[in-house]
Amino acid sequence: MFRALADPNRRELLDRLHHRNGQTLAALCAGLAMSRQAVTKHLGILEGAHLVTTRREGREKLHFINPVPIYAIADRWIGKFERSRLAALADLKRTLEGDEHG
Amino acid sequence: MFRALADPNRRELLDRLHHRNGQTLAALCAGLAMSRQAVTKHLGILEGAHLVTTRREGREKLHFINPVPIYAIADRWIGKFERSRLAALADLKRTLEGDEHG
DNA sequence: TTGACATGCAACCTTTTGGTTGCATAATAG
DNA sequence: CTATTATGCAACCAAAAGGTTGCATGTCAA
Repeated sequence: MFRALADPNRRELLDRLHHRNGQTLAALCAGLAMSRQAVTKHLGILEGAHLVTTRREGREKLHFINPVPIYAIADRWIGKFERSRLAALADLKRTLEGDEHG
Repeated sequence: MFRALADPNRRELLDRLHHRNGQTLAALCAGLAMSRQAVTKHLGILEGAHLVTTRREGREKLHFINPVPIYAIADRWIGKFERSRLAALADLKRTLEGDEHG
């Protein structure tokens, strides 16, 4: 999954999906300095990493972001290196932000 | 930084540094199916991504892990996609694990 | 100084990655 | 059916990543 996130173009695609979920391939291509096929490949890699899921809608293919793997990885890596320190930070942060997790 | 974490060997090196911090290059090489120079390159990339810092100690170079960028990135990406949902999850998880964050 | 140890630098090679072009297939519009 | 739109597949290409070998530099021990 780190490999999938390693490319700026793929992160851009995730950004776009985050901005508006369920976009078609053509929509995701718009404005990118890249061919449609290149975008297809990137989306394929993101899908392979379970960061994006798709649904066929007639002749269109809709793409949806899936944040779960990001959480899983972050949990593992943060947990590994920073569990307690970070928990305290996150705790503090939520407190400062109004304790909206209840 | 995602690029730096994208390689399994580099993650292995971080694992080793997490297990025992401040190791020399030679120590980090031990048992890896890789030449010393390959490890040097990987450590250089990790250092470039600020995931590892070094200190010269005579003829040895000690390597130290730096978890801050991992936290920064995780914060940005998790915050971006899952801030509130994740806070709830993490909270639940800590609760289930015995609420050891206090 | 000499020898051994620890690391640094540079050239070179192979595989993977990211990208392109061209053609094929599938579905909607007329 | 035909034309158009939306996507899929495959071959091909250039650049980058990962790795190796060989040699250079710097440090400690005797």
